[in-house]
Amino acid sequence: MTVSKKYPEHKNVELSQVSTEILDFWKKNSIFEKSISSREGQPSFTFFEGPPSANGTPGIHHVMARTVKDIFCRYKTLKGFQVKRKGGWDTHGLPVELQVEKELGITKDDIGKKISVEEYNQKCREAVMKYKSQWDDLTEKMGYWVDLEHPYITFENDYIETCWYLLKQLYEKGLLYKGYTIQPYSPAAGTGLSSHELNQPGCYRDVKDTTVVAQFKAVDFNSPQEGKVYFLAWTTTPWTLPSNAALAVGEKIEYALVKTLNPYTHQPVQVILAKALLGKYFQEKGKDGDFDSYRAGDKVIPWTVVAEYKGAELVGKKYEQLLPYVQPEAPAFRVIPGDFVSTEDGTGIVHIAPTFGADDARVAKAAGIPAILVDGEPLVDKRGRFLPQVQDEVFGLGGEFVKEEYLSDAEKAEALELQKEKLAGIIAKLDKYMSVDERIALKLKLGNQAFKVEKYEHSYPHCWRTDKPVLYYPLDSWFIRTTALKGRMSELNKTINWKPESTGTGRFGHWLENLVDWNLSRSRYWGTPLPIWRTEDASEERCIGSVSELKEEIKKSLALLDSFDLPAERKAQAREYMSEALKKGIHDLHRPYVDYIILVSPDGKPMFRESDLIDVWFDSGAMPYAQWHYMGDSKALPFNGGNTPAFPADFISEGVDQTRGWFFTLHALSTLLFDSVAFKNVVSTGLVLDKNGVKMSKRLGNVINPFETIGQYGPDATRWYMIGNAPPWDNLKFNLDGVTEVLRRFFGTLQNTYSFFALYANLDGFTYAEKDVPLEKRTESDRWILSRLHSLIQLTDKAYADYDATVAVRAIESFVCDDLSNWYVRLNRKRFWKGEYSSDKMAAYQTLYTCLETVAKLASPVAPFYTERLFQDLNGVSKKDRSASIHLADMPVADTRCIDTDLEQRMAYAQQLTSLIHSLRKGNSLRVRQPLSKMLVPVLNENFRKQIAAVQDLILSEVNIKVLEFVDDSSGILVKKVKPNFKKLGKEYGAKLKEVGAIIQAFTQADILTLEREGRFQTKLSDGTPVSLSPEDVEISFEDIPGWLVASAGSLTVALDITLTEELKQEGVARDFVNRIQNLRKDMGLEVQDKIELQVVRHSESVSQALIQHQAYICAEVQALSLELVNDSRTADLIEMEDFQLAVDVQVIKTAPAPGKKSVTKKESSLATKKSKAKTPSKSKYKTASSSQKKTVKKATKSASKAGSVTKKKTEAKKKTAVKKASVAKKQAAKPIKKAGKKTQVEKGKKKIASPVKKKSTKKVVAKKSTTKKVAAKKVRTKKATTVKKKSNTKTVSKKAVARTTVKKSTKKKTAKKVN
RNA sequence: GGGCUUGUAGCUCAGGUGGUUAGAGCGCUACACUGAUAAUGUAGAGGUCCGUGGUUCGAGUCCACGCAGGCCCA
Repeated sequence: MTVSKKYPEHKNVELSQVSTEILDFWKKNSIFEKSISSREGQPSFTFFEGPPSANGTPGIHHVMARTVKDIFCRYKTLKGFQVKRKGGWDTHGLPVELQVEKELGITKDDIGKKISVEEYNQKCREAVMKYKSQWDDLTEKMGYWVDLEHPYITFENDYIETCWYLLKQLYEKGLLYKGYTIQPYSPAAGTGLSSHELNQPGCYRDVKDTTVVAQFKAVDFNSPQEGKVYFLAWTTTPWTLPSNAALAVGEKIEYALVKTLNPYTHQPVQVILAKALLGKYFQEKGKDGDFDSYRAGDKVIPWTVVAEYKGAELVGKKYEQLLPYVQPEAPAFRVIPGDFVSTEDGTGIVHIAPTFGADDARVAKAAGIPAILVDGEPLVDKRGRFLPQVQDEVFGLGGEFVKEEYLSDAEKAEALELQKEKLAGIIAKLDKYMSVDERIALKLKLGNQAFKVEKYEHSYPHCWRTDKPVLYYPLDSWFIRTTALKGRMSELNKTINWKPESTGTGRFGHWLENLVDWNLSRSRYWGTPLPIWRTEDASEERCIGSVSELKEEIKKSLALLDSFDLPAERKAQAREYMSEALKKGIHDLHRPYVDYIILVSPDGKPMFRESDLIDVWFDSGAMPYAQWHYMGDSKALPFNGGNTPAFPADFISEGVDQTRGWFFTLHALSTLLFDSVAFKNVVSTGLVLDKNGVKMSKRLGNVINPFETIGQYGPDATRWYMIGNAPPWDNLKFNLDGVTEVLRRFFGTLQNTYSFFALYANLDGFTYAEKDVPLEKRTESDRWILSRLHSLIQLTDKAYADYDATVAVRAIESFVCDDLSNWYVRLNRKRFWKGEYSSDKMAAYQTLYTCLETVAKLASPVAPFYTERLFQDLNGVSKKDRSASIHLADMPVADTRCIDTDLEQRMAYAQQLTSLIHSLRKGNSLRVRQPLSKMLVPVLNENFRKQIAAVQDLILSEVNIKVLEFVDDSSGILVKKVKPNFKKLGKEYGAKLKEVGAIIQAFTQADILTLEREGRFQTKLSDGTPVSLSPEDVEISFEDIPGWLVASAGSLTVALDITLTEELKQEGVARDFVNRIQNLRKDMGLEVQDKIELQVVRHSESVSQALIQHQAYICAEVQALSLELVNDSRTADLIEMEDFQLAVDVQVIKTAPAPGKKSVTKKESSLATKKSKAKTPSKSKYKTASSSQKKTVKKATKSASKAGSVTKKKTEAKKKTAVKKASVAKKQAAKPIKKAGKKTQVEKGKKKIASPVKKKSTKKVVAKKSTTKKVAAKKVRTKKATTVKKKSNTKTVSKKAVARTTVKKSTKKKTAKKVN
């Protein structure tokens, strides 16, 4: 940035523009690179970037996630760490494939047919980076610092090679195995279906199935009543009942044991089912009915509840196998807990067939229940037929299709003949094929094993290719045995600092406790291939861990290739590819190439690659190692070129939806491979919803475009809003109004404060060249704001260190708005613009400078752009910090010597007292301009008195009161009251507190005095318990003081003397007068240095007195060379005072800086130039780019249309002449006007703006508008505008624009009335 | 159905370890200030702290059971 001795004074600040400029600055000066290189040799802070996928466009939630990442990396940099952050791209996986399929208009089946795998994967490779430029653009624009030049990309060979390396490590540890999992499977098509395929429209169809509520006979069930006990379980797939191995109950669900009769066999039974579902199976009429009188066939079956159990009590109960065709290999047939059990339908007890349900398999495994298998195979084969072992003498089953739909009509007819024969003894005339389900149901009915059989319509998935029902079926897959280290993962998880904690202990912790093995297999094309080669009989296999290892194996295999018993074509393909690979290297580890490779087993048999790809989540979980192409080497951990291992990460952050995604895969792999956590601190961010709390979706059209938002409001405001509004782990209701508010409130205030500083610092030539004014020589308020500042440093540093940026942001915001701007600057304004360049003034500049610069640094992690600008603006002049950028600087360090809690306390008193007095004044219609003589502050102790005394000047000037007096007991006018200190007394007296409280409340003044003087008050409770109270046991405050206006807040009380002496009144008049003249000057468009002469037409004696008395004061304030009382004036303006009017003639004196004037004048004149510069029409404060543009445009057109061809180069002199003329041209005779009567405040307020002067000024407005834009703009923001707006009742969005348009009219109207 | 999470003013949010008058910003109403000025300040109105029970002298805060929203599973 340019070297200058002046602080830049920005006419208008648009954050979006600032950000582009700063971006440019960073680029030109390689600031990001320097932020890393300049920390060489420092301790490193390791950050892992979770790779996004660039096949979709980035959304506003990505801004959120990346802001969080960025903040802490920047913060740690400021704290002196070296923070390398490598960007990355997630490139594999189903979404990419689906997108390509859609674009090409093909399906998975077409791959390898209509399009070669080679071509297909090429398409995927192209598609996956489709939006990379958009992502890079967003990254840059939002100010997310990450290395985009050298990102890791998961499809690159090196990356895949590391994945292979890791897989081999797992393989060698015995943690990689082939097993089965229950998946949707289409027997008709002979293929498994992905969940995506099942979600195709039309897959789920309503079908009517035979369902059975089966009776499972309990073993050794201790019922309070005699008789057999059965568990009732419902199934819509009776064909799975021979595979039943367990029953699942919900542990929290309540169950009932019911005595009743089986509806089919009428045998007495006791059945167990969920209490909530009793009504579904039993009629109310039969409740506690008479069992003896029941006869077979009676409609109402008697029943009675014998006992009740919680699900947990039933767990472990045993029962007899329902259909004992095949025996389990280990003990089974127990009741087990099932987290998925509900009481929505069925019986609240779920039949578990571990081979045919995913839940079933899971809970069975967890409970140690074996599956029912024959030689390791499920009871139904891959074509959908029962194994021969499932053979029933009467009902058949063995070798039959379990679903009717799998049979052709001819097959059904054939089967019917057989059934007629076999079922002759049961069904006389069978005329229709009976499905497997129906026959099983029938068998159970007859055997007293079914409680209810019915047709039931429900939705069931069908294969989209064959239209036949899908079965859930065990299919082969490769797994990582995560369960082996489940305990260790939980243990390590406890050492991770989770933000928020609940995500770690709750969501993630519970998930780890219920972990199942990680299914790695995916039958797709675009992804990391599983590097395992197997012989066809699966007897031998080899896991490949690197490219070089693969090459070695290829060499061996090439030698033996000819001997393999394989088609010549296949061998030729293998030979060609493998020889090529040896010669030129392996160019691509993806399919189809890896599949060309045939390896040889130690026994000399050919081995083929297992066709699976691995889960993309493995890719991202491998990122800590693969991003550096870690291959074990000689190092135990991956390094990133530095001296310390780049593992584990100190910090990561992603959306909470990654809990079971990236967070898990990172954690699992690091635990399995390195027995370590992968990250020490993690912030899981919440969702970004629209402003109504609805998820953003393209369909609803409530999506926020991040580019537009950043472009319009700037990245800083967007980031600040996102972090400050709510903690990032809560969901964020993203409301653009909130961003506007941040813009205005925080950035606007900060910029205003800087502008204020720059304006005067430039005039005084303050460059911070002088030595620091020692703390003890600074004013009370200087030391106060510095104390607050250092408290702020402490707080923000702690918050950042704790990964809680929200706390930091809120504290900074409150400091800037409340402490710095609204209190410090407001109180100290005059120190900046009055007087010589003294040590006191220097102290003020230094203090304000320090605050601004420190705040910039503290806020820089969150708002990197604007704070850079602020830093450059300040530091460009002072050169106090040698860093070239704020992001290369050091985090401010709190100096505890600056922190003075007493001082902070008394300033708080000052603020409270001020507020109380304002409130009193307001309540009594005493404007602040009216000085008052005295205020009283009751004091309890010497310390309090000292505290207040230290800030009393400040209070007095703030509230315009002459004297502050303390009152204590000796004054005799104080009446005290006491309140029990419940917190303290509660601990001591507990239940007796009420009585003690009553005693205290009944204290007399004498009692209070006793307590205060003797430090103790003794009494007894009604039950004789002695009570000894100390002053700390009560809180003392004051009653109202008779004859005074009193207000209090907490223990603070203040009394106000509102008697107005003639003297005070006159001073009030003088101040009012100054105020009116200042307004007039402004209306006339005078600059600060313009001098005037005043002639006031005599009013009452007291007014004349007031003006004469305070003549010096008035003249100084309003830049008047003279103030003269005259008897009459033909050219005077009428001004509205509080309750009367004055006629005043204002003569403007030409402003050539008079020779011999003292330097102050000179300065003031240059100040005025500054000011006038600042008042150019586009003096927009913080506004959105568009709104400010709009406004500027609007103004321009407006003034252009009115101004015609008049250029804005009209001279100041001309302008003033215009004023003068208007003033002279005024024909109003000046006459003191008697007040018409008592006016209300409101009237007064309105009146004030309606003086004839305004009429003139209105004319002037027109005149000026035709001359310059500048004046027009100035005009527009006079008090009138606001007041008229209010009056016109244009509510809410009427905005100033509307008000402005009404200004002229209503003023005129008002004026006219007045004049008449 | 389960796990986690949220519920405080019209809106967005604060409210260590329980303490008797529940706060802020925005918005609204009114007023003030007028050399930071399209800025700012002050005041006012606005609360069943989601509900019901419980523990306690005392519950927005602790416990239980619900209700409603969200996320992730099933």
